[in-house]
Amino acid sequence: MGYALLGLLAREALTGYDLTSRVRERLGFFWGAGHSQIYPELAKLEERGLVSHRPVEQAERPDKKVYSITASGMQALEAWAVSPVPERPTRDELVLKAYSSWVADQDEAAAMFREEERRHGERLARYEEIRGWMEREWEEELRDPGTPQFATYATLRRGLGYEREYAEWCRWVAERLEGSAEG
Amino acid sequence: MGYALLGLLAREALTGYDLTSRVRERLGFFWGAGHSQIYPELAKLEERGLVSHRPVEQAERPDKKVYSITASGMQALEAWAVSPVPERPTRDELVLKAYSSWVADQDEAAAMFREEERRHGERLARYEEIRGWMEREWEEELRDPGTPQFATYATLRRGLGYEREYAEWCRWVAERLEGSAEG
DNA sequence: CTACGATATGTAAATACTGACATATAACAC
DNA sequence: GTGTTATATGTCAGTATTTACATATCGTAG
Repeated sequence: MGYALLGLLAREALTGYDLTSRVRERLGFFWGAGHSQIYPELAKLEERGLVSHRPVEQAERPDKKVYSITASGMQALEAWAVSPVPERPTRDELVLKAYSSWVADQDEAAAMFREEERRHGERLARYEEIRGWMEREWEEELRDPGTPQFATYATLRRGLGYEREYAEWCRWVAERLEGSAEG
Repeated sequence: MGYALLGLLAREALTGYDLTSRVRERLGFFWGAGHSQIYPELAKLEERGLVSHRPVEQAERPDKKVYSITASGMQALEAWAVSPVPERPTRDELVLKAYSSWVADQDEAAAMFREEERRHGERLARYEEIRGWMEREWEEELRDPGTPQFATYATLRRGLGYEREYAEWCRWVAERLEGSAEG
């Protein structure tokens, strides 16, 4: 959905290139898209009048297009933000692997779950750092849920809870696979 | 991925119709696919020699095709089950909405999060019931991580933790949106 | 002087996925 | 009688997504 892009453009005007990095860094833990998806999506949003762009010439670099959200785009975002989310299953390949772990080599399976535990633990640590920074830096803004800072913090809290729970589950599975006799 | 289908067929031989309902019921909380995806996928798996089917004629119903996993399919499943999962972002529309919640009407946003809290709480209750049933019924098998019962139980535990965490997060967001003055 | 990474924007091909279209029978409820 | 649900299998169109191709400049590290 292009609403991810609108959500970023509602905060600041950005180029397609900037949007690509923002999606990777900021929305990374709950959304993803490459630039090959973003540029066509921007064109579509512009066709629908939800964003507009202004060309910026640069001396020693390729010219760029700075996109801004329009009033109509802001309205669309407001409406979308409170519309009920369609029930869609969470695709998770690791859980699918857990479902078939009984056919596999148990040591190898255990190693895979340990590796995932480590990965999610790492992310958790990174999020905890960001959280500390936000709580110090945005102390005032976080008291008001009408600020973009609060919204960012809310998504971070989701990431925090998600990674913590995920890492714990991986540990639980790995422990059991390790404790078994069969290799 | 067709590995979801292989994972189900590794447990028992099934028709495309059965697979469709199994995917909905059993894999529902971490995978999803309609029958329009399953029938072509079965054909592809058969082409690659990972499954085979046997036609079964029925008197008063349309004939059916019962699919079984082949030895080669079982090998592929074993290899896949311990191969590292590619890092792919978890797509979550509600978290995306939270990210843009600051532009929206706060009461409406709060109501949406309350509704989601209810939905995830409901699922959590359903999973808790299933968990109770499994722990009673499969007491012995759950001690051995080499059984399909253990694998099913492991995926259920993931669903349990996921829904509990999700519902709590929704409540946290809703509480803050409700506590604010602006409507 | 060569390779790589950051900046900057696109297209093309292939795969994956959703939703609608399409058909056929039997059982059961209203 | 009529409508719905369950059984049973498919296709098709459109959208979404990923991966690779394609180009161009500047700065920096080797």
